[in-house]
Amino acid sequence: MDDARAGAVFHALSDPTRRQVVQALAQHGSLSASAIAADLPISRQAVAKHLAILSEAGLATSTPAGRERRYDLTPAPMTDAVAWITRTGAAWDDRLARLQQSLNRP
Amino acid sequence: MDDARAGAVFHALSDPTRRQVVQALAQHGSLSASAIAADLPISRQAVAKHLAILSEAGLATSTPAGRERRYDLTPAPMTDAVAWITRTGAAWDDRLARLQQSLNRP
DNA sequence: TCTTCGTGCAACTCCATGGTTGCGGATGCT
DNA sequence: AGCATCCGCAACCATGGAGTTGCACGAAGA
Repeated sequence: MDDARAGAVFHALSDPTRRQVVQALAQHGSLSASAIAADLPISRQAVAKHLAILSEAGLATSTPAGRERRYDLTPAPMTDAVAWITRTGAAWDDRLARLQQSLNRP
Repeated sequence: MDDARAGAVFHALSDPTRRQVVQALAQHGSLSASAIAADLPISRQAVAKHLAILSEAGLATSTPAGRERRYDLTPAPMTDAVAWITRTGAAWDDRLARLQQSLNRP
């Protein structure tokens, strides 16, 4: 039942702002919430909420560095989302195969 | 910028009920909204709304069949979501490669 | 030490959305 | 024809979530 983890990833990536945060982390890495917010038209607290959601989905980890807190991307859980998609696609292909099989048998 | 299409897929798959609808379509295929709602604890109109969102993301197509309307899964746009994930992962790996390169150069 | 900067927490607003019920209109069955 | 379904549309409600502001606390530098 890793539908929950895949769902968390889907939910985390469903917001466009959150996707921008993920991409910022993917390109630069080890950014603070304020640093990310500097490149976005929203406040630091909004970014912090997004980072909390990303952390809850396992897509980001935070480490305190002095008086600021750095966030890093951990894209491993994205595998669960891809697995969900491929699994569903496989089920669909199976259904298609069964349909084709029943068509070949008049 | 197919971030929009990937975003639509992420949004479509972010809801657990919608994922159940997708899985029902993946397994049986060509189901009506009422048939899907029969296996879920929600009303037919709620399922219809979910199907509308799935259609908007390109994940489902509907064809009128007599007095009912059949829905089929079209998992092609899921490729965009997977592409977004792999692209982001690739950027993250690049960042890691750069970090490692800068570490090897004291 | 005092100031400054960055963070975390809490309260608040506002809109999107998942869900409902209640219709009227097509379509198929007897 | 008449009835039973199945659908689509609209109105409505409640909750969640994205975003803001305000404030208090801890760490760095003057």
